[in-house]
Amino acid sequence: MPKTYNPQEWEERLYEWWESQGFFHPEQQEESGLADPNAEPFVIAMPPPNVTGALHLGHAITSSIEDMLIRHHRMLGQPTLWIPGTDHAGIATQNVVERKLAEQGLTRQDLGRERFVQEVWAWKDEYHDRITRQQRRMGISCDWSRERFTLDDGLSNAVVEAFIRLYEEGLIYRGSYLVNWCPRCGSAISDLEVEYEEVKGKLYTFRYPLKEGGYVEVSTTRPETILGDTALAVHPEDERYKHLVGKTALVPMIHREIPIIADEHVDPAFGTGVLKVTPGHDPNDYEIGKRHDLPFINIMNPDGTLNAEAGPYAGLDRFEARKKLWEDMRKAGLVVKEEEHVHQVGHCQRCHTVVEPLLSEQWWVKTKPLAGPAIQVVRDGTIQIIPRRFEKVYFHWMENIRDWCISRQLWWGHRIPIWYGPDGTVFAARNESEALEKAIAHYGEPVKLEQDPDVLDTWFSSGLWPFSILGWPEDTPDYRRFYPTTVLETGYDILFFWVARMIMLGLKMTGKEPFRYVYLHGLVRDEQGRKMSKSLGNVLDPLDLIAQYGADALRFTLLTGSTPGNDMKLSITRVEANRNFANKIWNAARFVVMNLEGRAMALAHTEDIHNVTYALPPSQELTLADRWILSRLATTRDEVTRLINDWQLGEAGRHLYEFLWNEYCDWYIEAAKIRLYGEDAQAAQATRQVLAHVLEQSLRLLHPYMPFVTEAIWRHLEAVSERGESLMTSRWPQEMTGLRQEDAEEDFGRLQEIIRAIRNARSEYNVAPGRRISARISAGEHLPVLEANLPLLLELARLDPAQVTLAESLPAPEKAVTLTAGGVTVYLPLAGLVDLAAERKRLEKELAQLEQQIRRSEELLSREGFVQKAPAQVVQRERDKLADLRARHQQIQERLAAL
RNA sequence: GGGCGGGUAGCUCAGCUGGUUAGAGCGCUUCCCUUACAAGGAAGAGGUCAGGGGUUCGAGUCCCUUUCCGCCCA
Repeated sequence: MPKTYNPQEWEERLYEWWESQGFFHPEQQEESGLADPNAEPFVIAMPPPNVTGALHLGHAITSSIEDMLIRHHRMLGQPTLWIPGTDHAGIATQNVVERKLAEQGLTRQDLGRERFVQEVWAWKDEYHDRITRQQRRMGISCDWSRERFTLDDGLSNAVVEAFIRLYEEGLIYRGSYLVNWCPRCGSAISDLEVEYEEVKGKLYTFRYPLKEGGYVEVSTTRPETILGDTALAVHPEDERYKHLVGKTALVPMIHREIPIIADEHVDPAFGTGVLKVTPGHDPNDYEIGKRHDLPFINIMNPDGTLNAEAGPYAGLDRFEARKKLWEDMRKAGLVVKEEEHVHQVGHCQRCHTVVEPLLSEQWWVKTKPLAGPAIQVVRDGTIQIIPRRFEKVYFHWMENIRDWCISRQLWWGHRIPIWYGPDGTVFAARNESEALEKAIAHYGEPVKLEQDPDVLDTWFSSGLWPFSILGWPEDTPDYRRFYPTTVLETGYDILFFWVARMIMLGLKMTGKEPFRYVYLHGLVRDEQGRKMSKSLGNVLDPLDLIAQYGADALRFTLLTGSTPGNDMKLSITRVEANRNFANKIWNAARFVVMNLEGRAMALAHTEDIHNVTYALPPSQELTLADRWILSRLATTRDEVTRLINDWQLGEAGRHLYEFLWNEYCDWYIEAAKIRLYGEDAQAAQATRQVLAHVLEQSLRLLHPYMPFVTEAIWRHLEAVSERGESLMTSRWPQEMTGLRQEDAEEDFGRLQEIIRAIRNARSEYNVAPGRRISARISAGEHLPVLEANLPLLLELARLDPAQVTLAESLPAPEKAVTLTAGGVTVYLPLAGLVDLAAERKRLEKELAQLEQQIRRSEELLSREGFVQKAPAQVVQRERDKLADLRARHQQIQERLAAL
């Protein structure tokens, strides 16, 4: 094995091998005996990335978490299915292709619908390939044979079926209402697709002429909408304006007569207290218009220019019209003032154009009847949202849900399955011939039908994703077997867009919840906490990071760097540290492999190709260090398993990091060297077995986090890899109750403490690292443990075997450093180095610290409530601690007295 | 305006049933190229857990409150 782990050398190769072996398919898992066909399958529907462009770190975190879960459950022996796919992403994709055309001076109209859609398909093919290549580089073990795209035939069928069913139930309707209109996209968008931002604008105050002469002052932030006013409104209780109610005003510049009305909605404190009412261009005014039966005037064209209703301003862009009208009003003496004014302005999520409320005929989903059951399944725990707090957000949104505008004036997407007869009769049908049949039935003769030109909101098709990808509405074997899915994992930013809609549509269409758990991760931000965006130029490309540090390092960083639902600032130094971690375990493995070379290793569980491992030596051959690391392995296995089950993926990963680095590498390998290089061949072999066993089991635990380096190492464990299938299809380690040994952890901990104390003293006295020193150890009751582990003590503390005295009780030497640690006293003569004055000072400092701790401990134990109310275990621990502190205190006091 | 999250070492973050002396990575100091690893090893410095109040035998952790930052909804 090379000295340094090189991810580049392994990652793509291993991925190809896994894929070619069919490990990602549940069928293979069952055939090979890994998965129990009767076990409940573990299923994830991958959130389909948009085919707009390259993947970013948000996708990388999705990949990391889902793959980790999938690998873990696969190892648990559940048939595991992860279905990948991509989303056609209607507006987003149409926009990028339009931008590309614009570079050649073309518009989509130049190409026509058919050719334009062809262009988008070409784009889709290119980016789809790019995206899936990137995902493979992340190492994701999804079932590519079941990959889907939202515009596939099967999924399109699902979309049509869902539409027709909802339509026939009256849950989809067509109607002309105020919608959010993006003049640039030329389409309606849903409420969710509007992003409100604070904008520094102006509040324009002007004189509204009254028919009978005179004026009333009115304020607005959008003067151009004056042209669409159909009333003025005041609050009914507003004494200032009571006399005006029922009078008539004249729209400035175009002199249309409009009534002055009273409405509770008017805020007397805002502006002048008189509200101009534009029902065709403002949601609140729309409501007022409906209440008072006002005319609805639409002054705007779909492209944001004004139409004939705007009289002299027709043809001008809305913002130009604003300026020109205001100037004209100024000339006419109607302007009172302009003030700076900060207000919320809606922008198109996809192109950031200012959105215009516009009257328009669109298709809608009646959401209230769908929301009820969707609330219920979360409330009763059928679906569990992780972290829990997002349930509140979900409920709030669901309980206040508004109808969903699902038609889009685009070309890229699922065409609405509606045909119109010559007289406008509507035929909803699964395809054109069915529509024709219906038309013939209606008219009694064949007629020419026109299909609705619009397409459906992308989220309508994504809302069907967990079941449409499994074959719904057909009753396919996959649908029967794998639906409902298990976990839906995604970013919290699309809780409403996607998750909520899947729950509503899933329940409605299939009668079942589409998944049992919703795991929401946070957003990945840059090191300063800013959202990554192209315009800021702070986007980190996952592929660059993988190329530099390896996929494992990136995955581990994303998995351990945050907790569910919390945003994460990605720091490169952390990725680097995790790259180092991969290298560290590679080197630990290198050490093990070198020591295994040419040795016949005893194996366990050879009858199961998914569970072959190194056998453990009989317990009488185990040293304290062996028993300790095995106990730590058992504990770590339990902790990691518990944490993963509790969705604390990051914490589980950190446990593995610490176990492998700080325990296995830093202590066990060092301890193992002693027996490995010793005289006793049997002892050396026992050590090899333990070394290899712990490594092999740890690799299994770490594999879901770092699949590549662990699999690469496993392949070097010849005895195991020759008989086993692969690490990725190895079984998750079982509980190892017999290996958990409190006393071993305690005794070894004692040794560690003693060794650390000696090392510390060496360092303080600047003893050369290689130099062997003498020591006198007064071990008390711990003498047997120290005697049994003397070689370890000698080696790790660099003591001189010829100059070490170990006894139950020893007198202190004249000149020596005194250490109290692990319940024993260690005297280091350190010939020539010990300055008695300095030593006295050091001991006095320690004494003071001990006294402080003793006081704290005594105070705690003397409190009435503590002994009575605290758990016995906690009290006992405190008493032991105090006894130890007092013993150390006494030893140091005696030593000081002797000096 | 309503809701949510966050404020822990110089920086980035853990710390999820309240219980040893509050942890990690990076950075910093000292020493070491010791046959797994310098992408490393050993030792160390560094924290009033945002402020205040409360509950409790015991609070970084639970409750109230103030403040600052961020997000979502209206």
